[in-house]
Amino acid sequence: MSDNNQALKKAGLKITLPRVKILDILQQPGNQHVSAEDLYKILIEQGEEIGLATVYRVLNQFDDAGIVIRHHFEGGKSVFEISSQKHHDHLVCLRCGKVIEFSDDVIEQRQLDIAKSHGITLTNHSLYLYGHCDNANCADNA
Amino acid sequence: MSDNNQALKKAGLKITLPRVKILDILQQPGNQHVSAEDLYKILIEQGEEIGLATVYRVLNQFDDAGIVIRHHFEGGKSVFEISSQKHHDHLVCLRCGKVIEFSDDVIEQRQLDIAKSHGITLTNHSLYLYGHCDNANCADNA
DNA sequence: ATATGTGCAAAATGTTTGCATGGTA
DNA sequence: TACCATGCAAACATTTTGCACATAT
Repeated sequence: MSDNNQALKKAGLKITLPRVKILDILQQPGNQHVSAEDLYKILIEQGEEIGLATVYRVLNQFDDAGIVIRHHFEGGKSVFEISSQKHHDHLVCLRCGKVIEFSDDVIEQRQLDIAKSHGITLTNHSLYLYGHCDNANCADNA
Repeated sequence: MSDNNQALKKAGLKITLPRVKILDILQQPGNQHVSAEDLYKILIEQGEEIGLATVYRVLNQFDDAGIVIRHHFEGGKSVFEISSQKHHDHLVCLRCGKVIEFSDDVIEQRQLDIAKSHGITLTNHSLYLYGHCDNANCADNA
């Protein structure tokens, strides 16, 4: 909790209840890749008095500060994820919705080379692999 | 033009003016990666009487039929592209909006290996590299 | 002739902003 | 105290839908 406050301070953001709560929720294991709406519902369920607009504002500030990463998914809405220290990409099972994080140095290097060869300086990228699990119980946690 | 009609028929779509016109525009070299709004404006400029809703409907039908591919770039709106036979990924300049298509066998192979090693059979993927041009005139065609 | 497609306007998202109030440093 | 943050409602932007009319086969 103290490190959270630290992170907020470093970003020049005051320590307020909405921000602390949101940061807290985003760090819980089950809440990787949540939308603003998801977050809002969780907060309401927890009895917090918060507005959806505040959730959006806080998420945007966190994005600017590099505290979260915004992903653009199919379906039009953005999902957010705590930006861990190590970059990673995503492998998504289209049947059960499972999300696996991975990181591959070969791909990373190749991306840099490709961008460079086209005269572009890379700032970021998004890579999603879509498929389906081989397990029989795949669809269970859909 | 005849092949276009063919493509429409194969998708079970009647040969109508809006669909033919839209397909036509999407095939012109300068119109890779256009949004629905872009398309609508082009059609209006050409003197067509068409509604924005029709553009959206036709693009969705084309997407379902595999005639176009829908991309979710940063910025919230979808852009569409004629689905060519050869797969490729995208390099996007965030300053001037230029889109470069590329394809890399090393990355493709690596993706397959990664998916397999996680017990997932890959069906498709999306890879976007974002950055900015090194050219001085980069921002000109923003 | 019949089923499908179209244009328009209204509705349905997802997200941002203006403003008065409330909380933090 | 001064400034930043919040909640609410209204505004916005993009995309979808309902309906009466028009068009393709």
